[in-house]
Amino acid sequence: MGRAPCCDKAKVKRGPWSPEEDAKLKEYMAKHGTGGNWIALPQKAGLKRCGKSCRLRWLNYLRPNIKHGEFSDDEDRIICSLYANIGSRWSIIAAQLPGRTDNDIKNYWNTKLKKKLIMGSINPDALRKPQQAAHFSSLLHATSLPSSPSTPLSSSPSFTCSSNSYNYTLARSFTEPISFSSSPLSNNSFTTASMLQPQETFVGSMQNYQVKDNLIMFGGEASCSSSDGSWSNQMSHVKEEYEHGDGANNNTGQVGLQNYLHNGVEDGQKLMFSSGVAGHGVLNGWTGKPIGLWGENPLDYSLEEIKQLISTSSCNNFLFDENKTAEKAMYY
DNA sequence: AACATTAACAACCGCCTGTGC
DNA sequence: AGCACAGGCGGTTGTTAATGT
Repeated sequence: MGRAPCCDKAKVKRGPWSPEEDAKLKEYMAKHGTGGNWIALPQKAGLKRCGKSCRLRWLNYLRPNIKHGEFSDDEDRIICSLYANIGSRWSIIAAQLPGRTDNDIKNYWNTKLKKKLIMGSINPDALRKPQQAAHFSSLLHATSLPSSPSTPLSSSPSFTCSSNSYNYTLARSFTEPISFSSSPLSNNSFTTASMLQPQETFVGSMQNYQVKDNLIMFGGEASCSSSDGSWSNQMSHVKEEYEHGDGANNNTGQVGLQNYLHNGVEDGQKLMFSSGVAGHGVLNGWTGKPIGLWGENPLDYSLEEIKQLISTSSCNNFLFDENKTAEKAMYY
């Protein structure tokens, strides 16, 4: 016996939404919000629709600040880059594209972007790291991050990026992965000062880290723009570390999180730092488990590799694919 | 003009997960 | 601990408009 349906399909309307239904839902949402219960909403709003259908209509179409229409080249690049890194996790990808919904991106990928890539109408150079990223990469390698005397890193960090996202992969056994700032200027924030030159200090909001699957996301507006805000409900062990941390220290949260980063990162878990809105030239960084001995070579997915990914659709998340890693390491 | 095909995207489906009891 | 439920998510299907034959 299967799961009971969420509503009586004989009694609910299906198919495209009429302008009248849209107006009703909009009006109800403006006045009452979801009230924390989508299932009960249609009845209250006077709609003969399934609650799930209302939720979808709202999130994908009626919600304010939804961006419709053509995707920009920057958005293309972000989608390609993220797809190459994390696969078809559309909600995560959508979180990096303010105003876009996961459904929108998924449709765009399936109908246009995939073809664009295969047809070669996307400039391969667009998927490679830009000059700024190269500079950032060199800073990472030049600074003391990997050279903590107490615990050597098990491998060199790797680095990759698209036009405005930076993927930085650290070894597991680091002792100074991130320098948490104790300055009053950076209340509730952290910096990666040990990685960057002062003028490039990377500050992220400590209030905005979010946990999902094997990803821990820190960041500003971009990471808060998930199509439905669901991540905000998914704070777990990291949040706890942040909130309780080391009681003897004023910078409780920072120390707690630092401890977590030192000790608690599990296999396959990655950290994502975002300091602003994707698509506006901001800095994102990924840290996580070692994925190989890259040395000074960037882990950078080329057009050909993304094409290959598309053609082998079973390969959904090749960032974590050890074989792929080894293959690349050998290649470099 | 009529029909077939393709593209685009809205909507649905069913599984999974988190939460409250 | 176990269950039920609501909501989230990704895959898939349905619908419509545009284009080709």
